[in-house]
Amino acid sequence: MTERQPISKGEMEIARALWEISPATVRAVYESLPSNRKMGFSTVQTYLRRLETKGYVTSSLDGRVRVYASRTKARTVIRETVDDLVQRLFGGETMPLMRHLIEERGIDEKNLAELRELIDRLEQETE
Amino acid sequence: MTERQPISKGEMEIARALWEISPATVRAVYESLPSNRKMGFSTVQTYLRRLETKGYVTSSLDGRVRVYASRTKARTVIRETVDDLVQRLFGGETMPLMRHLIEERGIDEKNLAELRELIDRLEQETE
DNA sequence: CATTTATGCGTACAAGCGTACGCATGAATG
DNA sequence: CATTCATGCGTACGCTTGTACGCATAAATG
Repeated sequence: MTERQPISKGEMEIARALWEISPATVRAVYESLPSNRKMGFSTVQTYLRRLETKGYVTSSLDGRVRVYASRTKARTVIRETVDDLVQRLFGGETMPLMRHLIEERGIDEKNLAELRELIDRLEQETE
Repeated sequence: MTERQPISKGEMEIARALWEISPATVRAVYESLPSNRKMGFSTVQTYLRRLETKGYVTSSLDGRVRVYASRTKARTVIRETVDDLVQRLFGGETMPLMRHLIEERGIDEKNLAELRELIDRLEQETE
């Protein structure tokens, strides 16, 4: 059992940014943030530091610049996070969330097609 | 725009419990919690108090017992929470979460059927 | 070389969170 | 009636979170 401390919401954004470009320096992560969600450079620094303390990322000094790299797979963090959410908000049931996503968030035609495919594939496996 | 303070994870569990049985006393909420997730009576009390401060629930004294009732609709809280999660963990895209749910969390046949139906209905409306 | 710029690292700090205790008081029980 | 039980309400407390500043130092620039 890998006992990691839970990741916080803010840390999550940084973890996600890092997954996309890992390995990366603080600045690279900072600059990869969507322009509408700019937090300070030092804030990003702190988050990365904390992510390392919690075991989600590793880092090493390359010369005098610290380079961070993901250590926990995105899939794992996503699973833990979503499981927790589903537990707390839906009592552990997946379908209500599914319904919510389909009914309340826009899904365009292309994605509808993909969804259909996913379901088909799942049905194959189930049987 | 109703500017509510964000709900915390713990508060969410209690809010959810209350939606199921609102209006209800602290004890009723406390006892409605799943047996595997028992937090102290006074903890529930504190959460309800905070939920009221934040505007998610109301309460009134019935004799000397306080009765709490939901004030914000489940749908609203769910939307806000899920939107936030999707933003932080998937950069705002719904499909990755959808994929995750379908692939990583078990969906049984009955729900598969429902899912199919939901998609069909959505397709109707889209066109 | 002197100055500006970028970075690491230590530290800060208020607000929020999770969890709960203690006291006063009113209700129930023997 | 005396004792036990339940509840409201105030308060607490260490931990986490979000956000960041300041200093020292190394790199780049004029």
